Amino acid sequence: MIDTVAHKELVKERIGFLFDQKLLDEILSVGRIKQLPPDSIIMDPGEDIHFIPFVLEGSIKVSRENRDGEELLLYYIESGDTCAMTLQCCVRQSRSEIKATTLDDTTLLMIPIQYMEQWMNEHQSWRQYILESYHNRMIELIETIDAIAFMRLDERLDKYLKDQAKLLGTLEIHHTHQQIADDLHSSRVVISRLLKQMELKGMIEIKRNKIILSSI
DNA sequence: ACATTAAGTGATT
DNA sequence: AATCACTTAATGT
Repeated sequence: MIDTVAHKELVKERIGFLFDQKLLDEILSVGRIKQLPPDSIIMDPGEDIHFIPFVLEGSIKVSRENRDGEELLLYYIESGDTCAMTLQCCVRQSRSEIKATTLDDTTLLMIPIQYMEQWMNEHQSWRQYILESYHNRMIELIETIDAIAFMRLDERLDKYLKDQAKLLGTLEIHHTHQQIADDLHSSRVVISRLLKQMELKGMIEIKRNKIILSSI
């Protein structure tokens, strides 16, 4: 149950326009608000899923992980959106296939999964929203596949930095070279060298734990 | 001052 | 483009 006025307002502001009043009331009565600091793990592969998270504020990074703990960034989820992977998992009563981490300070709306199916049948606005969300995720996934298959690593790195900057609304990226390498599934040495080249071209400025873009 | 962690570099595959 | 082995630089205790 969402009881504070501020939280109710936040939900209405971010996702309220998507649904009819009746559904919105239900969301407000069964949902929970969860606030998380940056780099919190929301979901890990193999975990049981009990809630569907909707991003109200902040953003989430969704990545695939192999059994050695190596990662590959799949896509980001921004305000007003949800994770199709999670939806699919809960319908099939399966476990998480992916890892989800917060990118910055994030506020989530958590909906217990038992309402999913019911709302799919009862509310066309819900059905539409879920399908739309699937679609968006699919497009982003294809974009990521394209990048992996067709772009050189230096182009991918450039895109990565710009995406990150857009998402967080700042030109300063607070990541180590190692973290970037993990996201792109490359190695730290390679990333360091590519960044060095970008710095020589005047595209970025390298500081410890920080990269400053000169433009988006 | 010392240890730890991030970043830089040359050589090799 | 990845990995190794090593150096240098920055930061915390």
